[in-house]
Amino acid sequence: MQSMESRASNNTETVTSRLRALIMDGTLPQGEKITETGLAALLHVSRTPVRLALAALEQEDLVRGAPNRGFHVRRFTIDDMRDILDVRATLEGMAARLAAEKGLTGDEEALLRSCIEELAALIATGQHDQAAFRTFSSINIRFHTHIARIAGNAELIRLMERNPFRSAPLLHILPAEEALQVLRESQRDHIRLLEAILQGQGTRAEFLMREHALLPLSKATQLFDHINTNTAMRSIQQAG
Amino acid sequence: MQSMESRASNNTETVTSRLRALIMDGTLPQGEKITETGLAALLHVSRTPVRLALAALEQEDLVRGAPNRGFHVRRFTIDDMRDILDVRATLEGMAARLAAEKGLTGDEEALLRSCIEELAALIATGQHDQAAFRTFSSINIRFHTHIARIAGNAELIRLMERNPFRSAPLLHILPAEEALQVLRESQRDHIRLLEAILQGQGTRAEFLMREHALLPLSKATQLFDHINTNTAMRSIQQAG
DNA sequence: TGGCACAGGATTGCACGCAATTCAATTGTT
DNA sequence: AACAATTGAATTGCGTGCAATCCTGTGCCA
Repeated sequence: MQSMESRASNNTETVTSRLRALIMDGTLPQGEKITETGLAALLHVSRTPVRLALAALEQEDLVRGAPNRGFHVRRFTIDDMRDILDVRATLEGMAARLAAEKGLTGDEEALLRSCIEELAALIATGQHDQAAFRTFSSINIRFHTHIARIAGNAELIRLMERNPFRSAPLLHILPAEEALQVLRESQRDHIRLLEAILQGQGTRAEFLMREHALLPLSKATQLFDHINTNTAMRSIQQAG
Repeated sequence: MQSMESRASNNTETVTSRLRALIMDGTLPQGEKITETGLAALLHVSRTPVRLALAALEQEDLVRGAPNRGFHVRRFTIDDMRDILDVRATLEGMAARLAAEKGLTGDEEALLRSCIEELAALIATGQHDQAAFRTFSSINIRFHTHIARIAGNAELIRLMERNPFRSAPLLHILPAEEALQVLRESQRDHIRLLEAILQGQGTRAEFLMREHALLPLSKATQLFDHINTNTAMRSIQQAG
């Protein structure tokens, strides 16, 4: 999962990464108009790599462009976020099903178990600060990406890597007690998931995973029904 | 569904379309090395739009490029095709589920019914030539894209439009009698699907659609277990 | 005063040139 | 004869200039 960002031998890739980062961390706010010249000046490169980067990010649907009228940062509405998470949940479910149908090797099982143990240890400490949530997020991502690997469907992995929201626990905007609750629920989901996968229960694994992936969404809408999109976006993406 | 290919005010988009077509219809065979200069000469444009088009098609995973070493047409193995169709089946299933959960308006129901009626009429004629299969394909695409529209998930539609295989009935390489059989099975699937959607049976619709989408794959593997990839690819994509 | 036409500025789209990297063939060495 | 090094051709990556397109603001006219 260290792909896509890591190697950057040529300039276009670095520009793409930097631009993606600028959008993701909110430096370039939603709806912001992007001019090739402006970005080129900002990043100290010529327009050529900027243009290529914009073309790439347009395919990822992070920026949108009209012919002869340039690009602007995509505006994520609440509906957009729900749609994206919905698709993600379905794909994650598919991964879980495939993993269950394929069966685990000893190594693969051990890796998943270690994620669960690490998370248990984290919960046991009772911490609920930023650092704890970041640790949780990284463990969580490891768990999920490993299941996707096990599923072994290259196209599936490709689509999941392109999905803007990786792990979206929304922990930052939740009250501390609620956040801890999310951790515990996630842990229970993970344990059940592993159980289902180990027993080869494909459909059960699929639906457990779907529900699990939708957890942040249900938590969020449950708490803030007419939440500010920008706040939600930022919280979600800082977690990734 | 006339998007993506139709409007081409600027040159880059036309080059992208033409290049995609060249790959899809096999003019550029799998694994073929692509040089910017060569393509530019072939299409009578400069390297700039070619470079942008290649970047776009790389995101679609139709061409693959190594840094400083240019691009080559992606090689589709049998496994690749199975993976892609598997993902497609899952996404189509999701669309059917959402459609069922959302419910149909009168117009939407009428449109789906008209597809079913047209297909019934086609089957009634008993024809099994190329023209008949093309008609079937177009009806089929209309049916499926309309369900995706009804589902109303923008991200889902986006991913489905990017999937290389739209409708893949493999009718060209099937014996006539087998092909007609596929038409009849498809028709039965469509009828059941509409029924499930009308009755709001989301899960049933989802799994019916999955099975339906995998039909060409099962037919193909059932007949040719170690089929030549190129032949299969061409057959699948000519149908789209 | 409101609307339309026009002009100026700005921005995109494309073509081309040059430097850097890569690949291949030839040459030299063991 | 086999292998390594080197040189040269080919190709990519990037910068920049120019024409076409689009937006904005101003002035004219009804």
